[in-house]
Amino acid sequence: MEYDFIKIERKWQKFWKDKKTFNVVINDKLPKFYVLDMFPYPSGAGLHIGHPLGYIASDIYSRYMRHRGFNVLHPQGYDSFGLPTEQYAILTGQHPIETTNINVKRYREQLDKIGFSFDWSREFRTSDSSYYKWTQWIFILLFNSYYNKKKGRAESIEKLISKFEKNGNENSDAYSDEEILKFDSKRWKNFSDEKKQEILLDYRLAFLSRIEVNWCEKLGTVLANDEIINGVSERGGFSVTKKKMLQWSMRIGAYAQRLIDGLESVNWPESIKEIQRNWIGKSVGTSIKFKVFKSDIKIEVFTTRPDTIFGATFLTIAPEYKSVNKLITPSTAQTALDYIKKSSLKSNRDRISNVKLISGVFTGSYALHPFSNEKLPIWISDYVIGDYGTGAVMAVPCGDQRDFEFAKFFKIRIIDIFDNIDISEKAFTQKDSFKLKNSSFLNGLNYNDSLKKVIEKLEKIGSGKSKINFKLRDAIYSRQRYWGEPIPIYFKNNIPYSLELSDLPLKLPEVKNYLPTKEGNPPLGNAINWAWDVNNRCVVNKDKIDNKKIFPLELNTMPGWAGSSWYFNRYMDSKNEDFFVGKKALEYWEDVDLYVGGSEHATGHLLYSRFWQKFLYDRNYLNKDEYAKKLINQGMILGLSAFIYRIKGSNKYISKNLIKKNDVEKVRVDISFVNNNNELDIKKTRDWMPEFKNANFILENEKYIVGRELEKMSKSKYNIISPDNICNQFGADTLRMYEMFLGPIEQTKPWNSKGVVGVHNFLKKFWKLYHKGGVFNVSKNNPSESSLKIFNKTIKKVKHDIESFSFNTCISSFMICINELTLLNCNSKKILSPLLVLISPFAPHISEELWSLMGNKKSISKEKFPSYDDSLLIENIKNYPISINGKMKFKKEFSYDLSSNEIESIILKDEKTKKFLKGENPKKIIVVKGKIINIVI
RNA sequence: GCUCGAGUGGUGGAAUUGGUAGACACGUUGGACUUAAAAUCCAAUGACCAUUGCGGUCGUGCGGGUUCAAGUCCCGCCUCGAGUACCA
Repeated sequence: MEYDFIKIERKWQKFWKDKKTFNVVINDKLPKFYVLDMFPYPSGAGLHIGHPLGYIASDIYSRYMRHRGFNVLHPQGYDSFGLPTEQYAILTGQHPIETTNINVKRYREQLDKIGFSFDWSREFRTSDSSYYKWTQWIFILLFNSYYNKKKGRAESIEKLISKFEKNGNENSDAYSDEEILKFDSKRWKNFSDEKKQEILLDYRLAFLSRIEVNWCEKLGTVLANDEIINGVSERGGFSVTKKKMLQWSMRIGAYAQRLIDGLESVNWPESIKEIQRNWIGKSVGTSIKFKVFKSDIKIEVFTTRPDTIFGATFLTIAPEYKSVNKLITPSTAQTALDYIKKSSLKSNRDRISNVKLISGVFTGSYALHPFSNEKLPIWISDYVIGDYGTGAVMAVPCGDQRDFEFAKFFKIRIIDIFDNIDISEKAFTQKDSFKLKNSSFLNGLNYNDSLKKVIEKLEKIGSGKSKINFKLRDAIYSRQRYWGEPIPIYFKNNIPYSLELSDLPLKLPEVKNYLPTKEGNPPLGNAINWAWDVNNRCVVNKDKIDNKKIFPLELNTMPGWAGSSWYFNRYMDSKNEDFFVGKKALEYWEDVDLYVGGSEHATGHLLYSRFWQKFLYDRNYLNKDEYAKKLINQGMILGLSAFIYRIKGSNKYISKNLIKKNDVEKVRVDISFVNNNNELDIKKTRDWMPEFKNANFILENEKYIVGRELEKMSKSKYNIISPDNICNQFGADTLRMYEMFLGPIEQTKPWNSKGVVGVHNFLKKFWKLYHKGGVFNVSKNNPSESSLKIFNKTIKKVKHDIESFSFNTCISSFMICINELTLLNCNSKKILSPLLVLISPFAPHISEELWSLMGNKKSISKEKFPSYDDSLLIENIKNYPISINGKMKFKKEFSYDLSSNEIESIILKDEKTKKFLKGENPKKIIVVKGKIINIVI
């Protein structure tokens, strides 16, 4: 009987669907287990072989945990808002909803084909208004919250208002930017409503401000720091410049410390934790205030090395520094302003590529050293970043390499403050092994002592204090795009006001054109019905805005990460219309036990979602302040791209080994035109694209040989391998097993379809084992002791390997087990039935089929995972042959004691050992895996 | 530059965490069955030497060290990958 996987897989996929096998409900009698995948973004290219890698792993774990008796929640949905869908809509004139529908349908078909055990009853898309209603609600909650530094948690903005009414903001515990208008309660009460709202914007966790943003002209939108890679946009690779714009942001900085601390409590890969820590970038230092000579301005700098303060010879401020204009003196104004203008036009990429270029300009002003009162020139340079620290630094050439180079370049004084250390060539940046000199009251002290002393002194004279700085910036939240959640805000006299829960969802309006408007407005500016009627609480035509109760609505939409920052909570109760997640569901499912997804989200989704979780926890809407106990990162699968070589300026393509000295450019071709020997099918290539139609292919040995390179799989690189082909040719079970067999789950690895056969053969062998007097004629005989041993060893190994996500070695164990059982001709039901349960997380279809053929009525998914018999696993030393390490040295040490009886019986059995011992009594026998490795006398 | 991770046969990768390195699979070679091919099954497969015998030597990027014992631990290098980018 043939292993007809197509028939089998269709049958069981239908069965699971009809019986709703994997739909779960709250069951207080069973322990819960929540397994989550990062939900996919349904792009037009469909799934390639790399996407399911993580899904297969999490599916194996889900099925395993079901066998272990857990109530497993394993949901799936779609992250469907975002740039690519919108770009596609602009190109084709289709509505993004249509393309999303088409893409989702295709994704679903592909996912179903692989036999995942998702609970589809909980499916949603982030672009469903029933879902983004709650994304908008969370935004409003953030808008109406501030961060209480003293309590270390977010609170309602109402509490802050009542504090202002009582005490003003003099001693406020609220998190905000440093330089803020100070007021007492009396003054607060006299402020106009609008002024009050303006002030509150400085405290709200979601706030509007005019700030410097990363502007991407080609995409027509601003981008967050994590959406920029190497100075260009992550999507499209377009250039990014700095621009001041009125933007919504999130005060994620308030949570910086807690985002670091929280990492201690979760079982996430150390690499992800490290990336997040670096991104948040905590640094402990001191802030020092410098008075400006003949001015009332003070410049505050942040430094981690206040101990070097007597080496400071100048200050440097960023070109964007807030009071830069007041520092520029008439004599330097022209060159300074030119410099500022020039640096504002630089793109991020230029800034990065010119790191080594020293540039700057003197302001004409001087700052006064807090201790010596010496005049220090104030310079402007773009090596200082405007939005880190205070945007100003005290420059200590002898202790910082950049300051050193800057001072040398502009011939600024360098003071040597390190005793017996040569600083003629470069700065001395170590924090140990030095004693200070030329440093007044710090002379002779080392790093730790001088640090303590200088901070003490600074505090005493009111010129400085300890401070902690973070690299993490506020997260910019506005996107000038159409295909995202509308921000539920309207404007009255340019002051933003939030809608209320009963107003939601604020649905995305119809627009004629998805491109930003001429005036630079986002596409929502094209909507006719996009104004807010305060009285009737509804969206109306914006022509009526002059009416005193009709106000414009926010035109920006939310960024891609908004919808994905809380979706894991929604799955617990996705159909709830009254709240974002019901109380009962939350109490039962609590949090995600296992989260599987790519590490590329380390500084994006995985950070933002932790922030929102903590925020919602603070506001008492959630019970946990970390949402995922364990995280596994699946690695990328690389594809082997194919290249042909065009001789520059011609229509000739030269075979790889003939290139030699020709000046060629590489052109990608679809890998389906290339065979295993790297020969190109020229006919297919000609038919593929017009540019190749009349091309001249220069052959070697009558063949065109392509070049090959490993790259990330993507549609634009024509190197995609679709899981569909593997499923059709070998079956889903083979695909599942092979992807797991490929190597450790976290590793980046190239796809190589040659090995598929091996796994497929294993499944065929597995199928055969059951039919060889197995399934249809199961013997009633007790299994032999050897087969029981093999079987129990396999259970133990499989259990261990699944729990440690070592799926590749787990499959090896299966293969050994099947090979050995085949050899032993084992056909005992006592072994074969539980073996199906054991293997079913990996190959669910074939297992179900054999299970039913063996006459079992229940679906295998409901069966218990077999337990192993410990007594069968213990290996008796005496039953094993003795071997002695030939390189054995007779020394005194011991590492394993045996009773004298045992030693005797071993020695008596073996001639060779006796020869080695020469009649002496061994003191120690080192035994490993039941075999003697070494004997010590 | 800084931070983290990794280097094991022709290939993907094992090694119970210090205990017989190379499991399992791919590939290759030989054999069986076939008129033939495919499929299937069997055997060999780290390198070198000895193969009329059981065998021997060297081997986990390089150089040292600790240990009865090192792929694994320590010190110093080299190479590759990931993250980050003037963070004061």
